[in-house]
Amino acid sequence: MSDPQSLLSSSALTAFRLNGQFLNVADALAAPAGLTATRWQVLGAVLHEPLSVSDIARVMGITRQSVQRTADLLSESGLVTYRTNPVHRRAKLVEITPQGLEAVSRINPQHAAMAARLAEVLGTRRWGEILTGLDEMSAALESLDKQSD
Amino acid sequence: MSDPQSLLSSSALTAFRLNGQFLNVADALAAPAGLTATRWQVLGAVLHEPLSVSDIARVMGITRQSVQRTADLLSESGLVTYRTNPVHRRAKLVEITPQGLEAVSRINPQHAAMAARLAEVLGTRRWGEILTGLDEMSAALESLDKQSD
DNA sequence: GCAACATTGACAGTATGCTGTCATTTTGAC
DNA sequence: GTCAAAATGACAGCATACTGTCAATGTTGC
Repeated sequence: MSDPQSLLSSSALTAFRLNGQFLNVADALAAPAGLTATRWQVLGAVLHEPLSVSDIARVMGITRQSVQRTADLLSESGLVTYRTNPVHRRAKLVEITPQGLEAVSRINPQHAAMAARLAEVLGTRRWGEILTGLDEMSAALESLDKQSD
Repeated sequence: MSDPQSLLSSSALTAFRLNGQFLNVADALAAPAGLTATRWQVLGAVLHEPLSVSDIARVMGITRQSVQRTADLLSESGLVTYRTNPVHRRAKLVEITPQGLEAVSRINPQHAAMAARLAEVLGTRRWGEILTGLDEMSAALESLDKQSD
């Protein structure tokens, strides 16, 4: 069962499953702060510096249309504001507000606690190795994508 | 950057990204056969034996409602049929049809080719190690989930 | 400078996941 | 056997991703 075709199928199925599991974890952590996993992720992207919607999309690896929707919702809730961009009139900057910062900081303790529990199961060292593997696989997929341009 | 909290954030973000990448690959492979990634996956689940919608959901790790919708669409296209279940009057069995089998077999060559390309980049041995890591991480998340019941 | 090209935001439509609820059917405890 | 609990299917509603298209704005080659 270690022929490439089986490896590809198993890798994809496990990646799909991991996605669901991490989404559940993130939603569970973000919910008490009135956030969803996606909104938390977008807030995290602009935590240290304002970015345009398209910038955020590139960082997250999803389409700018999806980010736009989330950013609009965050803006309605007052967790981010749109700021005029000095170098690009059309591409406004998404900036986190004090309320946005407060929401993120409310999540942090639970986030740390969950991380500690997972570290206990996997071991920090092993966890780091696994993460390296995830990155390798993502880079490999990326390289195949570029190749087909 | 190898404290548990950073590891959790990075792992989640990479898992989200991997999910998107594998989805793209699967969609690209399935599209020429007139399928989407999800429909291909459901067909794969009933390739060797008919299963009920709830069975398929458990195998895929998603809700039965999502599978139901996909199965209904596959049924409309004639790629699966619902068969009466001798041991459960309500839970009909999803059975792949000859057209369904044909669609899956149209994908196989491209699937094998993509797997070979990825194996070239990662190496079969390393790929196997990474997959083991993915499974470990998924099992760890699963164990935390059970723990909180 | 200007024309072609790329990027961005806005809008519309679709796919797939989720939750919640209800009626039906099956299972299991007694 | 009976009745409560669990599983299942059906339906409705929502969140988040995708694609495609258009107009406005920036960028670049000449």
